[in-house]
Amino acid sequence: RRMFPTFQVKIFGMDPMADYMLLMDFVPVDDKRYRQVPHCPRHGARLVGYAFHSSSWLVAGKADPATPGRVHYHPDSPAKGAQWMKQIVSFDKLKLTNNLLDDNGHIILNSMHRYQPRFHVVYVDPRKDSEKYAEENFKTFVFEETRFTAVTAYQNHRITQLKIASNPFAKGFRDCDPEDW
Amino acid sequence: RRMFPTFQVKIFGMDPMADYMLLMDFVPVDDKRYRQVPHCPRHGARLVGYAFHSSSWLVAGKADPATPGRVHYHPDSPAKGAQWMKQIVSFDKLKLTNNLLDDNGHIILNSMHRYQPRFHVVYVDPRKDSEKYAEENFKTFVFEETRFTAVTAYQNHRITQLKIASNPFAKGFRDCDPEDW
DNA sequence: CCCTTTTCACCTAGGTGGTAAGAT
DNA sequence: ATCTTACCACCTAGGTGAAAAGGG
Repeated sequence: RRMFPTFQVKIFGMDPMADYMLLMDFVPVDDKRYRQVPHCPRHGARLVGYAFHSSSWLVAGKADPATPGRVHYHPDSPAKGAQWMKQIVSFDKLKLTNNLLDDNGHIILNSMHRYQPRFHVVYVDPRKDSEKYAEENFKTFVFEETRFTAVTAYQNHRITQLKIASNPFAKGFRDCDPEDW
Repeated sequence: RRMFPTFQVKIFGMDPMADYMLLMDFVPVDDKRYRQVPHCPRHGARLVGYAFHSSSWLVAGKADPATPGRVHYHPDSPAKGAQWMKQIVSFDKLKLTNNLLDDNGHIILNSMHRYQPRFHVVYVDPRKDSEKYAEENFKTFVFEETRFTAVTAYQNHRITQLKIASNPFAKGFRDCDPEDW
């Protein structure tokens, strides 16, 4: 599925005439596996069907084996600096999956693990021996506030409500105008 | 609205590593305005509502003033020759309008006039004085079988049926499987 | 019990010709 | 009478969380 909200950046300082590739990848934040806070029927209220729990996570142990470290190129790549800078760049085609055998080129993540999205800008070096300069021709940006825990089902009702309120495709689940929210 | 069927080309012979722009424009086939064959209620059957007529056109006089000669760049432009050649190039984002004040960048045509679509390949010359070589850096292709008469409403029931049978978005108007057609 | 998978109703977004009304 | 415009039901295509079913 698509990552929501979408990762978006506003870019400054490129050479307007040069070509750049823009891409994203995801790295584990730590070496842990998480689990939800236990549902304790003896002390809690009786819950039917799927039960939402607290907003915190417990460490469940060591991380599962790392997934293939795939990369997502922004589909407009390559493009001139002027093109990238003239409006906000949106990674809305990026999709996440937990399927290790995925052959759609989606980003593969382990559920119940924490990830840090990273954004990379690669300068397309016109020189013939450009491979030699690979190390100096890219720059990586990390925004820590974009960290998240990958899940197959939401663990926190407030996250669900936030998604329903802000994602236009979830309008069918709203019970009031998101402007009033 | 979109042009249907879509103009599609398979390209050979480009320099795989060079950049090209692909674009289309539309030129008048002649200097005439057309009109449908008259509906003659005295000799024909009585027709209720909209009446379809013969499959031929009558010349109604001299062409209306030419519309702004807009151009449609394939949205993947510019791209490498290798990219353009590896699959059929489809101009499915191209849209036609009769609105002279259109500000969506659509191709403006006069209704009831005949047009010839043209396909242009422009080599992006990396030399600094590339403007000097503009004349030798493009090639135009004309397929006469793609000529058509622009209309605001279909004049020929067989054209309508062909569109309904072949355009997936018109599936709601089909009364049998297009495979059986 | 905890998590994952599958299916679904319900949306967004936009491409069809039909149809009735409008314009000349 | 002929052509154009505006709106519509009905599609394609695909993004939502809910809910039920499945797995360990």
